[in-house]
Amino acid sequence: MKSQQVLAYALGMAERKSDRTRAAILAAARERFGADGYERATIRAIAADAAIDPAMVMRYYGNKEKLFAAAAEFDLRLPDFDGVPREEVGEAMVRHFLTRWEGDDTLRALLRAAVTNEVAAERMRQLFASQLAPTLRELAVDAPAVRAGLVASQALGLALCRYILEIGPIAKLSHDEVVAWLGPTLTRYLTAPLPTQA
Amino acid sequence: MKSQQVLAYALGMAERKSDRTRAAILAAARERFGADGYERATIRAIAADAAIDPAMVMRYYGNKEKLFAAAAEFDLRLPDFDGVPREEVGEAMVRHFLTRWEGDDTLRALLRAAVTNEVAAERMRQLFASQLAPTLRELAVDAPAVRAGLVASQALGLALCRYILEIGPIAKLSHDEVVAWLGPTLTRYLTAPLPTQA
DNA sequence: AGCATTTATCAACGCTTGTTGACTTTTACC
DNA sequence: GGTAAAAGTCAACAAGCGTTGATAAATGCT
Repeated sequence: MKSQQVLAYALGMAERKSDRTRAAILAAARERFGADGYERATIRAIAADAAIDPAMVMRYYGNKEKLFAAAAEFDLRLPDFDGVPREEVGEAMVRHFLTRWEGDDTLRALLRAAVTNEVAAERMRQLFASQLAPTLRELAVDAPAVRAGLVASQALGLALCRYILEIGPIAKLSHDEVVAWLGPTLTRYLTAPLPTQA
Repeated sequence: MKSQQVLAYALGMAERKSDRTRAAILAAARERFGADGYERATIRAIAADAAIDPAMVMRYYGNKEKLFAAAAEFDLRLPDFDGVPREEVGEAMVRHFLTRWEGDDTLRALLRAAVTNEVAAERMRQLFASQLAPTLRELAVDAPAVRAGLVASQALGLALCRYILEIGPIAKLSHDEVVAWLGPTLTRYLTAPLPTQA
């Protein structure tokens, strides 16, 4: 690499031509992984979508597993719920999840892959363990891991039925209807006292 | 086929040797589809599990898709909830789901496959449309399709987190704990008035 | 213009997959 | 025992996969 080029890049003054290719690959990968799952999404198809040669994918991402790892990078971007009344936390959370799911293909890709790919499953587990549970800890409730799991079960169940399986009655619900139905559920999972054990 | 043999089979007096093989294939198929999903479960692996030749699978089931169709045949066996108080319907349903999920590998196979295979997804949709919604119709509530969808979203979400992703906090819950948490949710989905539309 | 580095292309590899057809063994009846 | 049907074995196929290495084109600096 030439010295002036290096300097320019270090100062963030330019972008390489290859950056466009990398981004195109990543976008195509997310789309394919999201639509087809890990094993049916082929590198050849991803490359075709990005209008490049399959060898470029290997050049930039090493192998399929690493490509998926890059494509499945995701931040839930959970906001602070400090200003939200305790009885409405669930509603706010459902609303946030809906926009986050529909914003890009990453979560769909992650979920579809996680069902048949162990690496993706581990990623999914860590997503909730490292992003959801800590937020609940801030909300000062007990057993944050269990509550995070319960929230995940309903949130992922909704996503599964709505975006993956496309079960008619669920897929057709408006955002407001989903919030009205699932909000109280999440609120209860977040704030209700732990059930007395048998 | 010889005439006496035919007579014996027609009278249900005997079973062919091939019936054992067919059953072994089906059991192995359910296990593999449940553990690996549709595309990663290979006919060769299924045949190896059943200790037979891969060609036998084709002989008895035609092709992979038909094998899956046979392996994914499932009856939810929902009981009548007539004798159950309206506030406890959810609990009873959750308990039933738990035992049904853990009873055999079929549901796990169906769910894992449905995420990446359109035929399996359609099967899953019909499972709920033809077995869950009608039961709700008997319970005399309105909008049975939507309520069935909501129940499905929480039931499948639980199954996903507990049996597929194996998210620790959810997988470790006892039956009673799951019932205590999810029961009221399902009860509300089944009996609460529809939310007022915006 | 000349040259070195980056970017892209191409053809091929080794492997696994679903599936097939020819062949052999076992079974059950006359 | 002989024989026809059923059950099982074997080797091979065409296709698709991830991946690789040699090679060509494009780029940007001196």
